[in-house]
Parts: sequence; structure tokens; C-alpha cells
Amino acid sequence: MARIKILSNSNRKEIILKNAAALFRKRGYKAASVRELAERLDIEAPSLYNHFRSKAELLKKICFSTMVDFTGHIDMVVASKESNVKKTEALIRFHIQKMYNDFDFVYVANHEWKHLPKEDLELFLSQRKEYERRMIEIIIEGINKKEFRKSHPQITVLTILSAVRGLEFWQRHKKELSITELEDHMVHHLINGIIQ
Amino acid sequence: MARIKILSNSNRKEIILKNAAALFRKRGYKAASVRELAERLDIEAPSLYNHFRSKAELLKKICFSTMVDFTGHIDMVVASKESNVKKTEALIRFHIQKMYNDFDFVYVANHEWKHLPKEDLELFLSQRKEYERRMIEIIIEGINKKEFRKSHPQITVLTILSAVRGLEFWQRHKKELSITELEDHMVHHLINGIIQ
DNA sequence: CCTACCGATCGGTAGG
DNA sequence: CCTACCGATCGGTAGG
Repeated sequence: MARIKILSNSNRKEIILKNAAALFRKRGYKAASVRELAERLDIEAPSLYNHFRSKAELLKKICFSTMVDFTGHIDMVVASKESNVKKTEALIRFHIQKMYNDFDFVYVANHEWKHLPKEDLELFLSQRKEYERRMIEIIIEGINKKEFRKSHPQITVLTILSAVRGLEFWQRHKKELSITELEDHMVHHLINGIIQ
Repeated sequence: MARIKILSNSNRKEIILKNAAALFRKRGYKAASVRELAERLDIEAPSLYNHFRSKAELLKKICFSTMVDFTGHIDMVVASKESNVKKTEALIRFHIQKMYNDFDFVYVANHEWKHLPKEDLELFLSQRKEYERRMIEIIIEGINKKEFRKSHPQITVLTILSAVRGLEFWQRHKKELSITELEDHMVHHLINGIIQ
């Protein structure tokens, strides 16, 4: 009985979080109101506070749960024995897939992090920086091993991350473009641009 | 006398607009308050309304003045007799330069357009779509003339536009990276990825 | 999960 | 360009 209650509570939390992500994406964190979120869930605004301490906590959960997914993935990639080309490709593909599967979360993490409370904001940015640093490492190693032609690794990573991030616009083309089509073309463009 | 007054008024307007762009970029349109903007300008909030009808009008001016610059540039590029490779390169370089010279305006146009009043929003999106369409045309022609290898032109343009847009992050690296260095590396990466 | 409600802040106006 | 001020809306609390 207690077990069931816990499960249903955490389900409820997840539902709220998903709705918050969708709303924050559509309207922006500041423009989205707690009342609007409550309306989506068919409850009154104050009822939300039984599940979350504040509006900011919702944003925090959205941003950091997304960050954890990316961090966890790059852990795996770095630990793998693949070539640096393959590693880079794996990172690109993961970004594209995340954008496809968890669009609202990724979008909010990308766009609304600036509204995080100060300490969370600093933690978030340092984790993002660390992710970037590890990706740069892969490019550098790839250059040293002659897998990639010589380039400015920092700019290369910036270019790749920006390109995949831009997939948020592709929502508009969703019907016309399949995910695999998109993945393959983008991977080719970005990898072709840097290999020997 | 009247002439001087007009000049000084339009200067004043420009100063307000630049400050608005800087503020909207830093805090986001919704989070930025009219009072905050007034404070930057060392006047009281209601005084702003002698220059602008509403907060939304400021956003509108920022978004559309930026859009006009890009539209004007692609007009020139399309009219030129250069190869499609050169045309694509020119577009990429212009994006990078705009990001460098008018960062606040470009950033706000990229991020805050969703807060435009409905009709302005629709006009803005249709102009952006048109810009994209013309860029796709250049890629298609380049493929037909065997300047570019075969690819999905829509994804190619999406990749390029996303990559240059991502330069907003590079603000963090401004000291380490020169504009020309950045331009050349990014142009190489993106063009190398698609040429024959 | 709801009703009732609060202080703070918002964009904007009137009138000078 | 300012003072004085307004209605609307915000995130959040008390108490059940």
C-alpha cells in the first residue's frame, strides 16, 4: 500500500515535470505562469506546491536531469575503445536522438538555464563546460592520431554542438524529414568537414 | 533647429534601442522590466513612453531591423555573379560578422521573437522562412553545377545556420579567439563538409 | 487537492 | 522628462 502510494506520487511528479517542460519550452520560463501549468493538469495552482517547492525547482529538475543524461553518455563514450571518429559520431548521434525523444527537456535546458537560481546556474554552466572540455579532448586525440585533419578543436566542437542544437528548428520539418535521414546527413556534413 | 531636434531624438531612440537589446539579451524579454531599462538610461520608467509606445514595440524594432540586415545581404549575394560556393561562404561570413558586431540584436532576434505580438510574429517567421528558402536555392544550384556533392539541401542549410548561430556561445571565448580565426575555421569546416 | 488571500511587481496612463 | 497612480497578474502561503 505504502509502495503503491510512493509509485503513484513519483508518477505524478513526472507528469507535472513533463508538462512544465512543454510549457516552459512553448512560452519561456518567465512568461509561463504556475497557474497556466496547473490548468494543463486540471488542478488549482496552489495544489502544485504539494509536489514542488517552487517554480524554480521545476526548472532545476528539467535542466539537471537533461544534463545528467548527456554526462552519462559521454562517460560511456570516453570509456569505450572506439576510434575518435566513432566517438565523435556517437556524440553527434546522441544529441540528435535526445533532441528527437526529449525535445522539451533539451530545449528548456538549452534556452532557459539563465533563469536558474544563482548557485544552480553556476553548477549547470560548469557541468556544461566540462562536457565541452571532454569533447574537445576527443577531437585533440583524433588530430594527434591523424584521424582528423588539423583544426582548431575548440571551434570544431563549437561548430558541432551548435549544429546539432539547431535541430530544435527542425521540429518544423518533422513530417518531411525522418530522424535517420537527418542523423546521417548531419553526421556526414560535420564529420566530412574535419576528417583527413 | 528643428533638424537638430530630430537628429537628437533619433539618436535618443537608438540609444534606448541598444540598451533594450542588451537588457533583453541578458535577462530575456519577459524577465526584463521597463523599470530596469529606464534605470540603465537614468530616467524614470514612464519617460520611456515618450519614445516608444510599448515594450513590445522595442522588441519589434530589434527583431525586424536585424531581419532587414540579413535580407538585404542575401539580396546582394543572390544578385552577384559568384559561384555558389562563394555565395555560401559569403553568407556564412556575414552571419559570423553580424554576431560579432551586433551581438545583442542578433541574439534577441534569435531568442525572443516568440514574444512578438501575433501579427509581427507571423511576419517575422515568414521572412525567416524566405531567407532559408533562398539559401536552400543556392545549395541546390551548387549541387546541380557539381560545385557541391549531392546532399539534402534543407539539412545542409539547417546545419550551416545552426552552426553560425551557435557563435553566441563563443562570447565566452572572445579573448582567446579572434574573429578572423573563427571565421576561417568555421567556414572551412562547413564548406569542406559539402564540397565535391 | 481546494478556497481564500497576500505582498510584490508588472506594463502603462493622466496630467503636468 | 517627472510624480502619482492604476488594474492585472505574478509566485506563493495559511488553513483545512
